[in-house]
Amino acid sequence: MNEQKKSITMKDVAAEAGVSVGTVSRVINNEKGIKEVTLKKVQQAIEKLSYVPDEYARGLKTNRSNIIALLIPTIWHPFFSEFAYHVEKELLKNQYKLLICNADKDSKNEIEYIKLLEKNKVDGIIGITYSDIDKYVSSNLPFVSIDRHFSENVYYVTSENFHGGQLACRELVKRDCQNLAYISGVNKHLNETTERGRGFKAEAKQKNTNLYCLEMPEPLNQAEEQIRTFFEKHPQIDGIFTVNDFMALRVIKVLGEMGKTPVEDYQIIGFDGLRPAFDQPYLLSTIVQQIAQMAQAAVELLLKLIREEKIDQNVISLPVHFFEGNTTKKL
Amino acid sequence: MNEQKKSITMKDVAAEAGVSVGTVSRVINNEKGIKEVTLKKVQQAIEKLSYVPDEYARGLKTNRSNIIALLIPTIWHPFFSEFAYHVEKELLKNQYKLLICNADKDSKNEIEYIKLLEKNKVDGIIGITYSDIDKYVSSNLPFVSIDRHFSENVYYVTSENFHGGQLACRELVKRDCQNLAYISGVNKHLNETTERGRGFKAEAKQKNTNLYCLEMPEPLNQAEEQIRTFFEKHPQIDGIFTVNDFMALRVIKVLGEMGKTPVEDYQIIGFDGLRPAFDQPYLLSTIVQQIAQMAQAAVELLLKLIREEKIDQNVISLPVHFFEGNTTKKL
DNA sequence: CTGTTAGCGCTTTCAT
DNA sequence: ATGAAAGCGCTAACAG
Repeated sequence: MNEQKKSITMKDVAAEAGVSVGTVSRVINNEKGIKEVTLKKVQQAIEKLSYVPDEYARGLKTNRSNIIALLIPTIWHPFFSEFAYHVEKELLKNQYKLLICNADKDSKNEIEYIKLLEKNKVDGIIGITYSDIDKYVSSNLPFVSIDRHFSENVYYVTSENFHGGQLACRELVKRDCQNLAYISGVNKHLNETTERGRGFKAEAKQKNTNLYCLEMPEPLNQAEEQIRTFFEKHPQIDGIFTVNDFMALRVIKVLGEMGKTPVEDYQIIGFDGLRPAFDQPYLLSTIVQQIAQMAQAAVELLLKLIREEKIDQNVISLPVHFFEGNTTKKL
Repeated sequence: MNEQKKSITMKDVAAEAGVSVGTVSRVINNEKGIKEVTLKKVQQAIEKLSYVPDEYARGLKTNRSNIIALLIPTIWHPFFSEFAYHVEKELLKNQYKLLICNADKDSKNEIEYIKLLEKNKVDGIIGITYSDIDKYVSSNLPFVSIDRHFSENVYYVTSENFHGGQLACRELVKRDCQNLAYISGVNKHLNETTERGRGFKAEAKQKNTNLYCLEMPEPLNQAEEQIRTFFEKHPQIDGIFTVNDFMALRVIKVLGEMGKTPVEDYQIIGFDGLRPAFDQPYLLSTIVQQIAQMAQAAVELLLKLIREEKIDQNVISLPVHFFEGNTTKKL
């Protein structure tokens, strides 16, 4: 039943090629300074025996696994799955593999995971986390954070959130909106998304428009109810910016129930640039984050940390842009 | 700069506790038959030194990594990300971790990945793949397939796709549709999704309704164009079933451009039960696959394979149900 | 340029 | 119930 195929080791290859294990090891590791003819012999032996090096033995010596972990609230969300997609692509190019860790909103989970990861020796962590795990990331594992600023000397990648907020405001005003609204959930832990609102408000002030804000503490409860009440109180609102795309969809739904249609009755801009899958369009008019580039930057940063290379900037902030979808007037 | 914190080994713990490494090992592995007092001593030493066992050394001996790989076309798709989400949850309960492998439509990629995984000794693979990799999965790595039937003795998990097709037909007929359409893309490699169409057609025949089919070879090109032409040719169609939810969205879009509105002018049912994120609603009326249960079944099956436990059925087919969304009449 | 060899940290006999 | 010791397969330092 069980093939029990006694696995081929370096010793077997060495014997087959008539060289020593040291030489085989050198070939495996692409070291240079190996005579052409021995190289050939070894490669042939490897081929013939279809030898594959044992990663555990290797890891035991080198203390590297070539695995990095992505610590996210949940992979079941288009932002994170798109991000993960690109991270995996980028890692693969560098011979690294990707471990997915759903922290699931529960910061206890995150901490558990970080411990687990230390124990299991992943080579580094990319973490998108909205809770308080500062003390733990100060571990000696290379760590790159997304969208969240931890203690001073942590490396992180984010978008130009403040500018995104400004942009949203400008686009609405450009489309003749005079009574603006900003709608968001508010996490008790400060994070980069707050900047979106700050940018929007700042720009609204400068543009001298009316501004109404609905900022609901998270976890949200009866958000629909709150949104409805808000719009009943301020029926004059004609331009809306939300902290993210899903919030925008919620608002559109509530307003739909109130008999209002986007563009016709109001305009709305989301944030994130979510697409349900790689071949799907954006959900609505939105401020697009360059998720692929964020992933790329995060991986690059992390690999530099792992390789202990010099890093010139520990914060990378990527530009965003406006996408004109079907919830704002065409210009 | 570098903390160089020389890592704690079993030896250190043994010394601290005044026992031998063998004993420490036994404690780590929860072996029984250890004197209460020594157990305490060791546990305290572990605690005090915050010792964590080295997984490489362990793997070297035991040949297990407690990592399993999920081989999917892309994580950036709500079906796969939901599936992955549940797989991860299930694995975590069993102390396993999840490696994500995007094969990206390219079956060469898949094969590369499988080789990589053998080399890196994951303990098993769960694979959702729509290409021809039969020969490779016959490797001696425990493998569970989703939605695709490989060689005879492969283990796989799927939904009752045929029945789902029947169900869709019944629901449309129940809602007074007389002129049905089935719309799908067709992959050159047969897979379980074909059953959806077969079920639908079979039921349509039995119900004696008119049936029009649009089956477009994949990869799709100018699908919108084809769909439009199809409906121009058959304007009488009033009930549509598509092979999946995204195809339904496409159809709705095209029909929208032709001035037709769901429910009002036609009814449409998708397949999959996609939700963009865990707290989002279904996209439309659809035949819902129980993704969580599929993930659970797949993990259970795989763990049994890994543990070489007896398996009574190598095919698990899970029930589906109809969700009444806003693209069919309310009953 | 290549061979030899000492461990890496753990599990697992075999003794006791 | 515990200790002693032999490797698991590899890398890297040293020798030649």
